[in-house]
Amino acid sequence: MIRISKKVEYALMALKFISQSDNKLVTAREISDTKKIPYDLLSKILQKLKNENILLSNQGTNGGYSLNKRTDEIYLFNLMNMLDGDIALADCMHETKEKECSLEDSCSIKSEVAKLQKEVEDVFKNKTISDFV
Amino acid sequence: MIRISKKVEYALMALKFISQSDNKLVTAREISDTKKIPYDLLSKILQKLKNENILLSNQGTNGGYSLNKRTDEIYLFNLMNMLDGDIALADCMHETKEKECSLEDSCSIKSEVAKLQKEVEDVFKNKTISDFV
DNA sequence: TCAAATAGGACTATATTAGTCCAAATTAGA
DNA sequence: TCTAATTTGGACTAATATAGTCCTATTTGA
Repeated sequence: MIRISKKVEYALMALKFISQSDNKLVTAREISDTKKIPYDLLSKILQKLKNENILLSNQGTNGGYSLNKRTDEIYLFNLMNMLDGDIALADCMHETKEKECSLEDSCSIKSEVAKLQKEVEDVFKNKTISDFV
Repeated sequence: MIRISKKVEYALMALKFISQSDNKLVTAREISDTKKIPYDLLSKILQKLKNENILLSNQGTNGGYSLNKRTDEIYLFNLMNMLDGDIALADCMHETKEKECSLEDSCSIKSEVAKLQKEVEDVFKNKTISDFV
């Protein structure tokens, strides 16, 4: 199916929320409560975004998260790759071909699927968080 | 994740195969053998395509399938809808909103996701089987 | 030293996708 | 008219991916 995962959905909501909390640190709990996002799942997502340098974090009392990039520097395409792994319309389209396609020899549609993949990627490469704010 | 299902993948291969077998009826077994596609699954797909008037079928000995439309009249977008159900980047994007979104009230990204969905749909609406042949 | 917060591993549950099995109906041809 | 080739289609199982939970450790400000 063609869909955006919950992880990415939640990340978009969280990033938008943080971007609108001018410079104040925002806690996972705040976002979870306001946006009705499962706390533990959201925590994981925020941690990931921190590790990917999208967010800055402060531990401990009064801690929280803040943006480490401008909203127009955060591409949806990259978020999707970070959170869901690389986008591959078919198994043979993974960047690192960890999954060999058993149809390889008989497959007759690969090159066109590759084009398609590029076009879909372009849609996501042309969206940043600023489009959602 | 953003991916094309096996069903659609197999449908593309099968339709391409049939379109290249000039007018001769093609059996599910032939396609399955040549393209290494699980027979039962392929059968289901061909049946579906027949019910959707993409294919014509003849039962019995010497039976098989043939195209009921020109390749440039068969849109990838429609294939995907037939085989996988309607494309919805997020739950709230289903045409028939059978799945209510529990975040509805707190959701702040819906309108932008809708735009995104339209752009992705357009990619698939602009591809037909003739692009794969 | 306590409470608020992030960090992160391990696990479970749910949903989706892929694939299999079986029996029925149809039909051409021997 | 019998048989084999074929489509038809329901019911089921298996595999995989996604979503969500639980628990404990670490950091830090007051």
